[in-house]
Amino acid sequence: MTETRLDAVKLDGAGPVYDQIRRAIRDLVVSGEWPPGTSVPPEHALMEQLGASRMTVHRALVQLAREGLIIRRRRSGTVVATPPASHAMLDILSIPEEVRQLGQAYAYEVLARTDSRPSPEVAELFGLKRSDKVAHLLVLHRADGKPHVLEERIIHAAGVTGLADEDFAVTPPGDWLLQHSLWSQAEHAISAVGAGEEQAALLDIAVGEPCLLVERRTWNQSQPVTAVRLLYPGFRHRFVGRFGPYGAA
Amino acid sequence: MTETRLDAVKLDGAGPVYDQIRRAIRDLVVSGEWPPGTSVPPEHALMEQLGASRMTVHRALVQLAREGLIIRRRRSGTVVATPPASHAMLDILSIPEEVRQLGQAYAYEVLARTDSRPSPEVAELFGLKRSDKVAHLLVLHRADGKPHVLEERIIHAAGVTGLADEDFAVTPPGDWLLQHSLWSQAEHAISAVGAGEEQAALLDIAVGEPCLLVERRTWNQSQPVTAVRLLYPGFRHRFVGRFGPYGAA
DNA sequence: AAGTGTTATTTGCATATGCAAATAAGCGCC
DNA sequence: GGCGCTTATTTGCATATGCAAATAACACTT
Repeated sequence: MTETRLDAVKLDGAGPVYDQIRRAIRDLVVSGEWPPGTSVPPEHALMEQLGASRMTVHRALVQLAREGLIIRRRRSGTVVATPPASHAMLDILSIPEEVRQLGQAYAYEVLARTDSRPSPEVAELFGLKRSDKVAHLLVLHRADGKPHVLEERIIHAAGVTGLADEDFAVTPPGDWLLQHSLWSQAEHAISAVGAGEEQAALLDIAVGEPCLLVERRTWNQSQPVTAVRLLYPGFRHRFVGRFGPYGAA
Repeated sequence: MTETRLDAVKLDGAGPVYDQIRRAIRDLVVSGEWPPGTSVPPEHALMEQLGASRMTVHRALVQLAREGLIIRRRRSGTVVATPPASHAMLDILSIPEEVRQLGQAYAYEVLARTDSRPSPEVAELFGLKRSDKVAHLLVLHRADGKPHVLEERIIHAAGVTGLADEDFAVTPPGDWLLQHSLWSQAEHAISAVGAGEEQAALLDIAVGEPCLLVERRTWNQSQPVTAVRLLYPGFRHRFVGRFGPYGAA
């Protein structure tokens, strides 16, 4: 789709040529300089511009394709791939999808939203300055009408565009962010906690009921983007994964 | 180390040659026919035996090496790799290691062991016949003296050798199994539950205290090997993982 | 025995060449 | 316009060749 400036691909002279090419292109992709959909120059052009043989360029591109960064098709050429939505077993990025895959009807409601400065705890947790603007959200997701998961989210306004104008009436924040922000790093933690009073009321469970707590923080180039705490009633929830000794299946 | 019979490598004629070679060797490795340490024939030999060019053989081997199935070194040749112990964030296979990485002293005790037939529930859970022999184990792992995790394990006697003679006095069952059994598939699930009466007593927590429950089942070529339930007191536990949009970091 | 240098084996990398397969784009024809 | 044919572009695959780098094995010296 988009054009690419050929001279953006620069080798650094370190290590094998094919790997230099691979890294150079990978960096352009992960840095966002070549966003998804960007068309990568054909092997021919790269070959000339880089002074390498086609097979060498080919090798780099084939490897990037195997890693999922680019998609190659004969005659159409090579384009930057849109990152796969989901990854490992815990990489549940879209709650609507998660619910629908269980064969249940999905719904959600935004219970509260405040746009302000971060509280000291939030700033601490997330490495923010007190002067940064953040949005605070409390969202309840429902499956077949019943409370499914309680989402508490902080969004760093500087990391995304159009946050102020979005009211999350049609798209829950998690899904909206996938489309309106970039991320390069994420971290999540899983633990078990008892439901607090307020939480129990919202989730329609007993106080102290064991819940699975998933906390995820996301950055883009070391800039905080969002942090979220997902509280799942434990008794009706499990995260399942399958794998083999040589990798996920 | 071990010799390899060259004629074990057989192509199936489906798809690109380099991929046939890759799959052929991969199958030999994952099936256990070429156990870790086995030396893979040099490119030269494979090239002759398969009637392919060296570069084609090379391509297959390089890819297998990248996937971690084999290890290649100049002059020494290529050997089958020993599978990496740990994989994704949840793939905590060795509890001793897990504890030591937290900088705490590790200890464990086998609280109970019974060798018998599976109960109906166990047979169900694990797809066993009532006539199969299984060992039942209850193990408490401690970190710095304090209860760390409660392990309840079932081992299918047919899947491992030397089970009857092992008393798990020096090595906890999880680690022992890593050395005495093969596995090709695993599945695990995470959920949150409240501690039962017995469990709470053993873990030295209150009844109903939220705990993280990790259940893992392991097979070898669709033969059950072991199933384990790990109960972690939730408040002092979190599983953490880091990753990027294009894979784990 | 211990170090020292040499050689042979094996993998790693890059290139050039040729053909095959997929398919987007263009063309001509109704 | 829509349909079918041809063509040009781009990637996919396999081969042959040559050299470089690492290093195990061996021979040699002290």
